[in-house]
Amino acid sequence: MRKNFSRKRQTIYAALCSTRSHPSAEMIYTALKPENPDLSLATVYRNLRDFCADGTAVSLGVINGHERFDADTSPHSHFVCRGCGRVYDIEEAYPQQRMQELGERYAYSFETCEIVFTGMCQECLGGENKIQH
Amino acid sequence: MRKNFSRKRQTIYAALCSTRSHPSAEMIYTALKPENPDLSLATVYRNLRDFCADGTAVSLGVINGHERFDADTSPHSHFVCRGCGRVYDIEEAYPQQRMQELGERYAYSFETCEIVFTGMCQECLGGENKIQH
DNA sequence: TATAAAAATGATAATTTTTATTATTTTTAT
DNA sequence: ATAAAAATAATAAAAATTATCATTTTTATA
Repeated sequence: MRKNFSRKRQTIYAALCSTRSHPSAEMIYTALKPENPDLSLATVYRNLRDFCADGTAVSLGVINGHERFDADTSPHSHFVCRGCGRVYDIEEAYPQQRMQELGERYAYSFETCEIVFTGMCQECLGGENKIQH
Repeated sequence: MRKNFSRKRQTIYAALCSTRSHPSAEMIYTALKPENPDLSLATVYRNLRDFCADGTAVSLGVINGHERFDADTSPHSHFVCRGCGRVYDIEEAYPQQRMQELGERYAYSFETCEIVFTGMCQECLGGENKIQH
């Protein structure tokens, strides 16, 4: 794991670790701002980028217009609900062996694989599809 | 397939069909502009969005800051080269049966699945890693 | 074919997300 | 304690996409 230097960086990393909501920069900023009035949005963006650059966290890419992040770097997939917009973990990753086969078939070097499912989550299937960002 | 109403829409759709580069709106605009000087970038954006809305095309999501599109709506995956940025087709989709199993396990309604691999393509592995957007 | 209504477009302004800049503050090393 | 290095806050700037609206094109119909 990364050496967390500054106080702010630790706070941001802790916030990312504390949730499974795969937050965006703004979601983290909004969550932390009340207790950290001297936090800047740019600092959140910068640290999230740094986390991804050194492998401390991963980016799920842009989902509904916002880049989403995950402190869980273990191999797993994601589900985006088109009802509420939430991003859920799916405990299944692309089979490593099959990726190796693809590498041979295409003569590319396959490094990462990100699987994103979409659909409706249990809650939204239930009834009231309250939009939530 | 969609009824292509206007001349411009047909031109944009033909351009999207003519390539396997999974172009962005700007790539299509740049390709068409010389022979269609009266084409507007906004029209390209609007039509691509319409194509995705009615299933004529699919969006691959934002890749390196640009939303990329594909006229091939059949189930397959994609490979993004981190050397040149090109997006390649991978002729393999997520097994339908496994998606059904996931649906039962999570009690979500799984509708779509997009798999994006990253790595280095054959050409970039070869030697000169000329950046290409 | 002529023509009126509807739809689509071009040009550009506006919006939105993310990044860059820079003076200041915090942290680290001594 | 203090100087150098690193990180931050505030905000300007950049970049991609969407909205607006007057004009043009297309469609439907007489």
